[in-house]
Amino acid sequence: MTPQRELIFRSFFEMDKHVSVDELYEIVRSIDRSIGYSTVWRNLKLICRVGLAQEVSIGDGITRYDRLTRIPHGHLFCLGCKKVVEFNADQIVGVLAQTAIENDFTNKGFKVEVQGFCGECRAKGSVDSSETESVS
Amino acid sequence: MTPQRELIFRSFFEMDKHVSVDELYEIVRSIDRSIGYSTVWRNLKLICRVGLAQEVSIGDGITRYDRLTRIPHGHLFCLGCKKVVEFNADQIVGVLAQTAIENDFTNKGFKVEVQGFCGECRAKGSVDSSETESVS
DNA sequence: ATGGATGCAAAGCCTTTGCAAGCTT
DNA sequence: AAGCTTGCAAAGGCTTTGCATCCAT
Repeated sequence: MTPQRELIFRSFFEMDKHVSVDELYEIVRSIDRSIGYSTVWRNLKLICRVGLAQEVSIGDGITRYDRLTRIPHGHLFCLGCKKVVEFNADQIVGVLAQTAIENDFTNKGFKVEVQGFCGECRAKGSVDSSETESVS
Repeated sequence: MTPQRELIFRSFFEMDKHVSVDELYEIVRSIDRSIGYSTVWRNLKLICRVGLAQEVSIGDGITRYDRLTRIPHGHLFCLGCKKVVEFNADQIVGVLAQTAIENDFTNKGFKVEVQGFCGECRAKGSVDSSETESVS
């Protein structure tokens, strides 16, 4: 356990949002100027490998890291301000577990994401009405 | 409507799996040797823009395109062979719609994905037991 | 003729990796 | 001392874009 690692871990687990490597890099950088980008990247990967976080991609090419709690949750993703709101997914987990069994899959994890626009963005009018509704 | 576009569209909608740009490129290439990579890419983007498909990222850095049907579905993603099995998500959609409303979000689309190992991969023993279970 | 579509090649960008140097234990 | 961890820099690999050319209307 090096001081860099400790700083990265502490910073990551104090976040209340999903950070990208860049974001976390900037954060730890503001505390320890000498820390390297790859160190942040590698430690984030490490955290995932040991099961404390999970990579999430929302399609903008940037990988973000979602700290895993023991509480199953899904994500409401605002297409306007990119804000992510988590919601309890207890109800859905049951359905998914059942589905996995029916298809002879083991369930090692899941992702539930709803894309849309939050109230603020709708109020600000930053809603691209050309957005089409989609079901996946 | 150019012949290239027609070929790309036709090929894409005939697929029964999620293709990446490369995959579709190879497919149309086997029919029309002169077609360009960017043309495939741009047309796939176009299909998404008009709401007939959706980009999906499973975290391997490759963007795949999921043809949208009017039937809401989720994906069972095998971590072993990368196979994707779709399942009906009717039950879940209701819960998600409700959740969106509760959080003052408009629902413009969703993604439901379960990661695990399919029966075949478990039989073949290609299951990395170090995989940790995760909830998102 | 004319604006959009295509191909090729080059940029972009984020993610990974190679390596020598520096810590931990 | 021995092995893992860091930093820096370079390499990768997929996604985008610039542009001149071509084609559909």
